[in-house]
Amino acid sequence: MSFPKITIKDVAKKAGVSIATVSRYLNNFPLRKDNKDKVAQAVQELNYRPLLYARRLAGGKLNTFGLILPGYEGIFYSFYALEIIREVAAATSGNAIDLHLNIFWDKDTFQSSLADGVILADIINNQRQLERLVEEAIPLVVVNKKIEDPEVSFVAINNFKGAYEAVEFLIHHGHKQIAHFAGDLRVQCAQERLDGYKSALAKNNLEFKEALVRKTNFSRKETREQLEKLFALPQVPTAIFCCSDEVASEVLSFAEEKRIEVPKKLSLIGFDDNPHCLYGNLMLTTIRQPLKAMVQQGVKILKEIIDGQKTPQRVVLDTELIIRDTVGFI
Amino acid sequence: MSFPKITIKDVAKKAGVSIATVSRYLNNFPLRKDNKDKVAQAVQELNYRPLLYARRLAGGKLNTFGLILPGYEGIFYSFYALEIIREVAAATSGNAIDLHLNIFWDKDTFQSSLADGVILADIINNQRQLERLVEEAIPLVVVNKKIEDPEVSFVAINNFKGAYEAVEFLIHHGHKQIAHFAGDLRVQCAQERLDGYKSALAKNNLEFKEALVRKTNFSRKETREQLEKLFALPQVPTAIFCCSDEVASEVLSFAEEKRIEVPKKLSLIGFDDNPHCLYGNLMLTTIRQPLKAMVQQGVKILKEIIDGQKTPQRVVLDTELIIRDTVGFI
DNA sequence: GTGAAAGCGCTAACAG
DNA sequence: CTGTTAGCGCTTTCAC
Repeated sequence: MSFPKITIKDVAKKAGVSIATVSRYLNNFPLRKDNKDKVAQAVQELNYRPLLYARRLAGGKLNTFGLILPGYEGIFYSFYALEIIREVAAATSGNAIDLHLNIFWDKDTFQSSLADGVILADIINNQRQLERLVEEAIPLVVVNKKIEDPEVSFVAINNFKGAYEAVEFLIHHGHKQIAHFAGDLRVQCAQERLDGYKSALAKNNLEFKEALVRKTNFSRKETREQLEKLFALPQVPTAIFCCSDEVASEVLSFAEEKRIEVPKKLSLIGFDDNPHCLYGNLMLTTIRQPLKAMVQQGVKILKEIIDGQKTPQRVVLDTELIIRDTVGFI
Repeated sequence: MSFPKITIKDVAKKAGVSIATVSRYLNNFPLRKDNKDKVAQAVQELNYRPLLYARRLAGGKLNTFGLILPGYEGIFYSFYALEIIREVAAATSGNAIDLHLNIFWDKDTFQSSLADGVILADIINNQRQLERLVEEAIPLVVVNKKIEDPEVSFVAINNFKGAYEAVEFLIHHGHKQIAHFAGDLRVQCAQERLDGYKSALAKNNLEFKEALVRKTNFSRKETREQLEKLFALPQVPTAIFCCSDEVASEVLSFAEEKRIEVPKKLSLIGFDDNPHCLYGNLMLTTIRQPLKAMVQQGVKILKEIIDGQKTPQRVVLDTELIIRDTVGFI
């Protein structure tokens, strides 16, 4: 602000070279050793930092990625959102890349000119935004959602398979009355987990019962409400496959309150491998989803796209069943 | 990328006016109606969006705020961090301002040139960064921490008073053995809450006992560990004042498991008024901290600073005791 | 290897 | 009110 901001000119003058030479130094072009040293020293002494937007205007990079999160109600109540932000921040800062965060509430306010590329963390109600960005031909990668229509790169999780394995694991322990606490079904991963649940039942000739599927929207509160209803039913399930560890964790508290023994009377599998949920005397059996790997891959792909490698890549990562304390034979 | 990006020139040509007129239109300067309409239409048809960095270079604004979060271990496990991000995002997007997110891990990587101003959410280990930004004279405001030394604007919470009131509330209910589950004491708010606790005890002639103060670092896991230890003591407290609702919530589960009746045998006060912790049959009595108001004020102040009003403002907001189910007489 | 100079897209005087 | 023009700070030809 109105500060005598030092520019590339000042550095050039101080080092006794042209601004072009300084620019080359900044961009790691080969320089004669003595010049290089002089410039380095001048930069140091003046504590010079190039203005990124000027650089960008002249054809350089901003070294900034955009991160767009769909701001649907609930995303902020999730382990997931922060995890994504953290991992993206970690993955980018390791590459000296800054992050431009944009939350899609209802209007598309993302300024693509402020980023070299964009990471979209799931697409919930911002499909049109995605299309706009594709149209603008800005490098982008979608994370945590498989996208069919615009042909874009994405890195997603095989939620279906993860859920399938979880439920089959329960079945192999002799369970026949298996409930599913589902998430917000407008979110792809929640839908896929439900599908995996259904599919595992079908493959194992178990009847699908509507009453055993409960919508929690990933929230503890709604989980609690559903628990009260579910356990008021004549026939109570012997196992519950939950859409998230937080939901499973709430089931665990409920069970402890009601003195329902886990895993003797009730088996439980979560989803996420959320470290917050690892407390108490029982460790949750769960499906680990490789969020970190997903984000890292996404960032890597985005960098490749920006650097000119343009084939859209579609990656689906597998989950892993983590066996701990909450599943037993019946 | 390498797309025939449309510029202000294209718009000018299409509208049959000069680029200056287009610029004026974009910046809401008075224009003759017919010209205004022509430009508006051209902008519309070409789907033109100005390049923010070019605008900025020419003296305009980026309409972007920086948000710096100190990346100490634990910040990502907190309700707090997401709440701050969400509120900042909400407060800025309401003003058509974008957010440049930077997490301070160990190096100062924040590019001040990519923002018109900066919001620093607490200062944990980035005091030097704060000093650098002050030196660069970039508009900034610190949120959730009272800063003495560089004379900067801040908006903070009166944690001391909040804690004091909580503990006094317990004392007025007849409690004499009051424990405190403290947070990470390197964080100012945790220290202030501890101080408030101590002060309330002292003012009411109650002895301060080291053994009744337990460090949880705001984590459920450590809370659980401390609970085991605390309740193994010969004399058990009749009330616990917790540094956060999450910690209090964990105490609640513990109590339910151990069949310690709340609030009959154990009274409990949290801190935050965290909606995630409102489930189960008991509603937590807590200290509400106005995070939203804090962030909104911070954004407002930052805007004023950017617009030239330069007196540093120091604001401390009061908390509010929310009386619900978890405190009883003894 | 290096310097001079053009120009990225926009805003802000300055005349008219 | 509007058009002309001079930069903003940087990268990138193009000569040397």
